[in-house]
Amino acid sequence: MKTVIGIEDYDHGKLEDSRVDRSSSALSLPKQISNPVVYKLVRVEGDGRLVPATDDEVMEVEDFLEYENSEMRVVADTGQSLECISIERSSSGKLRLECSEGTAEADLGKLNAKFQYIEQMLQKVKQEEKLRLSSRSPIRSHVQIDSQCSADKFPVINEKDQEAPSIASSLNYCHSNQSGSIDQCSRPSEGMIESGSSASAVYSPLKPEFSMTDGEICLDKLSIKELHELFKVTFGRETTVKDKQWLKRRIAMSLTNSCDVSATTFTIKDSKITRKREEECSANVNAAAVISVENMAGEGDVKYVDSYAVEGYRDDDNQVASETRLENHNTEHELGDEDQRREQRAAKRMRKPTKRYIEELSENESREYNPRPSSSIKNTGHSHVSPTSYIRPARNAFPEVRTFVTRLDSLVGSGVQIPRVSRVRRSRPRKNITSLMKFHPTGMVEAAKLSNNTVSDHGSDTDSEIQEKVSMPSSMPVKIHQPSTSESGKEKQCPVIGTTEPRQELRPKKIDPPSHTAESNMVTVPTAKGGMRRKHHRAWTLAEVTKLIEGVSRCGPGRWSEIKRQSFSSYSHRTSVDLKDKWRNLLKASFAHTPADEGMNSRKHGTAPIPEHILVRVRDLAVMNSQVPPHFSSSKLTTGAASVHGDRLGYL
DNA sequence: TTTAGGG
DNA sequence: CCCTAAA
Repeated sequence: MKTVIGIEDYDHGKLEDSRVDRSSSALSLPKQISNPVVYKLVRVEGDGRLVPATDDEVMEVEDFLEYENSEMRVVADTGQSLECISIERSSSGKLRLECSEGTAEADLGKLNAKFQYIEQMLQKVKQEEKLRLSSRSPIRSHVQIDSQCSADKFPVINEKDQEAPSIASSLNYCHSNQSGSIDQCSRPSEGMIESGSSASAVYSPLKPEFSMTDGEICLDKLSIKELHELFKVTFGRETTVKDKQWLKRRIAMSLTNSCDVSATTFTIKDSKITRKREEECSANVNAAAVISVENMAGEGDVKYVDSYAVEGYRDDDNQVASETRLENHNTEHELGDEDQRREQRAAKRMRKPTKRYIEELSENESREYNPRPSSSIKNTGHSHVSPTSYIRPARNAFPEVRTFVTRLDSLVGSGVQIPRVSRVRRSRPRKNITSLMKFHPTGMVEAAKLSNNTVSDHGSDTDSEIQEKVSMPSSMPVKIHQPSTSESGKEKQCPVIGTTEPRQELRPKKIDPPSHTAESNMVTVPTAKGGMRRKHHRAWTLAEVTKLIEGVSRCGPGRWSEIKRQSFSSYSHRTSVDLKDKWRNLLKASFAHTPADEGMNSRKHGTAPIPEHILVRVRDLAVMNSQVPPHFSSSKLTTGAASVHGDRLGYL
């Protein structure tokens, strides 16, 4: 079956073009998902193979499943790709998994394997669960994870609710395209509800059912070895990590689809997930997903849903996070036994993933394109469930410059879109027009002219990256059928989310001094690499030059950063390098310039010449510091020619 | 990051 | 002004 995991990237609402692109790509999804999912029980061998379950095993599980009172929900084919897996935590503090999908009988690939394994796990803890049931408290917590827009779909799910073999828990991966104006993948025309209603509201109808059910997977109960196995099944690779906590977290995250988590309006505090208020949800444009948790009892807490993602979320998005935190606080009051505190402490300790872990994530990511044969045995198009992604919430000072935290890659053929670790380029930002122009209206036009394609593609660097990645599957061993829909080519994946790294200050942070009309002076010049680079030209004002000279006389030439700090701290532009450059020019000018040239130069350039006294001063300083411009001996004629780019010697 | 230089 | 190599 085709599993579509939609990852929302929050708030790209303003990037209209991108939305368009993405939405179009999203269109291809609906058709693929039209058949109910059928789960088959399998046993997962140690080596990762899937072995059909025996009748006995099935019986056993069925028993369990029934016990769990779980159900399979089938989503009508509304044209919306939707898949929901919700994770619920009952009072006993364990995870229940349930999978409801509205997809065809395609292959679940990894996802399937995961669930299957989960079922096994469920069995393992079955006994224990029963015991727990007898004494469990009526109070329970409820966790739901889904994407913001997915909320829209819940109603549908309910309507179409049917009994089907199901997995006994409610793991809700709500993959859906995003909804609402922010939505990148979906669009109104698809007939989906765009209300952006809060997930909790939608979900509420389901609550009664779930709340009373039990049967969760308790990762705590698993041994390291088991965790490893689970990890393996979940991520399709081995892990050598011995850290049990980490393993559990990874797995839990995977199950809860941390991508969604990070992108949501909820926040997790001390291993508690707190739901954001509905108002907040709908109002929060940045969050594309919502995890709602109703923590009604002290007993039920969500332990492993905690994730880096959340952490990152908090780190990066102060606004939302803080808001939520308050609420958390409230919730927190109701919970409060020793146990929890212990857990909280534990959670705190493992907050920040170590580098090693992060690297592992990346490693895993890269491997996804080389799925292991074993995992594809029973599936036509094996799809790897992405490892939990480490999401970095986007938050930018400037609305125009946003960071796309999530990334949605799809494996061609499998139709599976998976959340990915955001790849933040560590090196210099790419300099393609698109990215550079993107946020600069002035340049935009030019950029558009120069490269229509690129612009329309608009995903920015990352998108292109995705494109590259996705197109390469041609080299993959497995035959891939590209479910092409209306559109070809770019439809491959919902270029939805990309990670655009924060741009290095492409915008002045503050208003320039009155005399500058900076933006209007922006010019783009072609680059050797075919790229474009922006050339800002801000004429130096006499005042600036004076300050510069002062600074040089004070600190001496060469201490540009110091001078910058002292005299140009108020000028956001004018970097120390700029100072250095200017000084260089002043120097040249001061030596090359001859009073006799004044008249000529004025006419020639139409700019005010630098007052002689300034030049004299510069010259003096230069002499003092033994600075002699390279060719001060050259004739006056060289003056103009020698001038460096935007800065004519001797002129402001 | 900051400097120094080339372009 | 941009870009880089060095430090």
